[in-house]
Amino acid sequence: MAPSDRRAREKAERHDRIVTAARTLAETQGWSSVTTRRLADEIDYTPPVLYQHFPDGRHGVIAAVALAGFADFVAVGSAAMAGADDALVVVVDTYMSFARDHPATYEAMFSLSVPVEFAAESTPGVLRAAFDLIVDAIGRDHDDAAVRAEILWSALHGVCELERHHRLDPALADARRALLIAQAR
Amino acid sequence: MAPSDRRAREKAERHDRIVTAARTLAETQGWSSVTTRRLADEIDYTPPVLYQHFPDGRHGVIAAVALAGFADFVAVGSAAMAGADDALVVVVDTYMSFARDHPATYEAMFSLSVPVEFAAESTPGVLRAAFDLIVDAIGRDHDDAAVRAEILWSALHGVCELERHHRLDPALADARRALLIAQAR
DNA sequence: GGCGGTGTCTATCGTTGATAGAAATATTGA
DNA sequence: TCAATATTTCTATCAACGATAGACACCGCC
Repeated sequence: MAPSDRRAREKAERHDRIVTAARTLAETQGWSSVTTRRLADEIDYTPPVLYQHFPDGRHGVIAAVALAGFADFVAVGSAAMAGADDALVVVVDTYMSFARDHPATYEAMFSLSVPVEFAAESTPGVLRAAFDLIVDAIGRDHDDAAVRAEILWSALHGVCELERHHRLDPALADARRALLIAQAR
Repeated sequence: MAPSDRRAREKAERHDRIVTAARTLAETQGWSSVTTRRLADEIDYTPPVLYQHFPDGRHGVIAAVALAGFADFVAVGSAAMAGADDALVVVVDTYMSFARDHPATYEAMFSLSVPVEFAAESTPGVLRAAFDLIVDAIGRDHDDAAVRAEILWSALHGVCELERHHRLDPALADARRALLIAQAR
């Protein structure tokens, strides 16, 4: 079964190359520059090959980038929270840094990809893990931890989105961070 | 100058028809269905006419819908706040109702249209007025009213966006509203 | 070495946003 | 009232998009 193993590996590698190319392209030139032809060029294949890996085409690629983004956030976030004395501060800073440093990936995670539902049976594990990170930061001892986590998440998301669209005063960034943390306690 | 007056009026009317058509179409079938050809059909003209009214083409139309949306929000919000005994509750409910009832317009206001900056010299009056509504709800007596308003706005926007993408638990909607209001005080 | 199956490419479809240049309409002067 | 002019509108088209059918080429197997 050696040949088919190699084929499976090659397919997985190409899958990753597509996702990586999409992510890099999106971060450098925006999602509007991520076209099926451009992606195919990037991996040295022709467009139809994309649809072998992502039957949903361009949307499928965006969704894959979104999932990869959630995985990255969980990895970075849980690493930062391990051994930190103030989990809330860490999660706030990690979240905002992630959104600022990878705006296109963040966009895929929240604005572009619509397929999955949260807080539902079908919610993928990575998404649950991401939300759990925020619940942990709030503290599971609160009986209303879920609601408080949702509100913190919403506030974080709102600040990131409004900042990204230049809707907030840059001079107040530090004050926003402080108030955000204070209100979550 | 009678003929040119009539022409100016007709032009303004057609401008409004385009914006209205875009808005209606977006609310009923989503922004992806709002194409230049479809808009032209809707107003019984051919595509080039659109570019006479909106040199930026489709983006210009979306921006116009966004501006109209802000104007509507200010109108609805200030009417609701006049004579209300709890301005904060009113602004929270008005905001969330607006986002829920006109999701496509809301999308244009915050996700699609990127041209304008807030909290800057060039910020259009309607956008300032919308933000002022939130500052009023916080209360101008606070010395940190601006920051608190920005955070409230962010939380509202975050909740609306995450709800729209089914990222929050529907069962917790009332609890979210209560906590949002409590934290803003 | 030839055969069957998998993988890849060429060529193309319909649609999109956008525009140049032709045609038609309206306005203004005599 | 009618011709000259200015303005408006349409026809025709461009390049690029997402997507796919069918032809071609390659690979592993007997």
